Amino acid sequence: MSDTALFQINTGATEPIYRQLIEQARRLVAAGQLKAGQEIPSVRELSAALAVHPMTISKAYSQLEAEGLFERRRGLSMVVAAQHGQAQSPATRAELLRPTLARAAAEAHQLGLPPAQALALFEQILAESQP
Amino acid sequence: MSDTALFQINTGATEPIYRQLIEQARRLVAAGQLKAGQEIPSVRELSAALAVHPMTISKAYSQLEAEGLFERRRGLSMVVAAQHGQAQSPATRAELLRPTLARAAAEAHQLGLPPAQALALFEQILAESQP
Amino acid sequence: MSDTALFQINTGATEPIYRQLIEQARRLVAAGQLKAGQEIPSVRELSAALAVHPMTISKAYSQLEAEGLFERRRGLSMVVAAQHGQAQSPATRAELLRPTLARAAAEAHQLGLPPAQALALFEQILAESQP
Amino acid sequence: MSDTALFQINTGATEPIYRQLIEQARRLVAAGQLKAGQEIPSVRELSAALAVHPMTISKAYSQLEAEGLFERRRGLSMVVAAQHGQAQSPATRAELLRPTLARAAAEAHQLGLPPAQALALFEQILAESQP
DNA sequence: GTGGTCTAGACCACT
DNA sequence: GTGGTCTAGACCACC
Repeated sequence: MSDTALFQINTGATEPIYRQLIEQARRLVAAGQLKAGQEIPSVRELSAALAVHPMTISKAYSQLEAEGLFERRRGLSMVVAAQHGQAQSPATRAELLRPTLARAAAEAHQLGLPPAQALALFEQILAESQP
Repeated sequence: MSDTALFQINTGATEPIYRQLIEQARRLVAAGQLKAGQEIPSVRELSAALAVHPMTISKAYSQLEAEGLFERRRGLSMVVAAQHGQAQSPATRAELLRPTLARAAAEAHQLGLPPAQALALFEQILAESQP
Repeated sequence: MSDTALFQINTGATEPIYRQLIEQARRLVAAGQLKAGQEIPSVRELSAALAVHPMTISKAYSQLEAEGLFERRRGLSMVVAAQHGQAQSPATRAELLRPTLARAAAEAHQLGLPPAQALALFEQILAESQP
Repeated sequence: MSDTALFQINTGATEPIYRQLIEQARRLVAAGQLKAGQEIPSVRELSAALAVHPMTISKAYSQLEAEGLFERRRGLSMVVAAQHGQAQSPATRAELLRPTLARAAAEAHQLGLPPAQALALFEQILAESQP
């Protein structure tokens, strides 16, 4: 059995579930929390754990397989790929964070908030969510 | 003629155009860049400026009218509502930025990035987008 | 000068202003409150009294003229037509009320309200609005 | 398959189709004819049954979802919401009938019809439409 | 199968 | 000129 707790979804969000899963998987692999060769939860397991339709899980896994992050093994559960599934350097991981922060910066600008204030708010939120 | 330049859309994004417009309008009003009583660009104007179908603009405007931010005037352009269309305090505006920053914080955590590094990246992005 | 107070509009309603005016005029003539040959308020007068665009008034008057209820006199204000502008019998006037009551009956049925209750509510509303 | 017969539209009326559907849905839910958790006809089903464009149906459903009466389930039919979709007491349902009756009362007054006559006409119409 | 989004374009209603 | 409504039809996303 694999650790289903690594994946969490928000059914209320507008973002589709399968995409939430894909992006989470990319980050977990980049951070080294999912290591090359490691088994990932089976479609059934994760489907039960998240109360999500199996086909939704399967769609996410298929796309991750297509981009080379996961590998399918006949008759066995999928594993993190050896080639593309390597933990990345901090600098590379930071790049994965850039799009969301760029969006936040654009919103701050439209809200007329000075950069210092936006930065202070981010610091506060990071501190809150840390422990 | 109203200032159509206030509104910008990203056709590549997954977020629907009409929703981009809605959220931009909320921020522009909160920041006081769209003032109570001010005329907003007509559906046809904005449609032409953004190269988007008029109905897409209309859908955004209708929803903003439903939430009380815009007011319809029969046969005339819509205006920012007097009641709900007031500029907000910096603290209130900062709250509108919170959801995106909270998402960024969650992603940073999943990427295993230390808060200091996430903060530094945000500072850099804010500086880049400023001028 | 004519009696502008006979006409009242509700700008908040979804029903267009010009149609509100037309239907009010029909009822006032049918009830004999506007008599054949009587002058009606000029477009300018009524426009000022109701704070409505003159063209809106004019549109209502033109349609009433087209259906023969009003007559235009060159250079003078319009008057209630001699032919079609006659007060009607109570039975005929009641017919003008039928569409709205039929709608109310349909709504009562969809709401699952027994006829007796709908009738009692109507009686109460009539009493309230009488004085 | 859901019961499309609950919804009926009048294409001749000036009231837009999507609004007719919205108001019917509110009444059906208030009357308990549409119960919390119950599936409503799919957009395509109702579109075919009423010979109306799917987008018109969709517009009504979206607005009902926005006011909390319907709930969307990703990829599945919409259902009546558990919270706001409760049947209402007769007194509350009667309140939904009040606006139309108030309009009828105002028209009766303008027609110079005595309340007793208006009431008698309503009673007759209710009896006609009952069976 | 479900609903969502967008386009193209017509027609109407209002001022 | 303004916005509103509807149709026809395409494509997408989700389950």
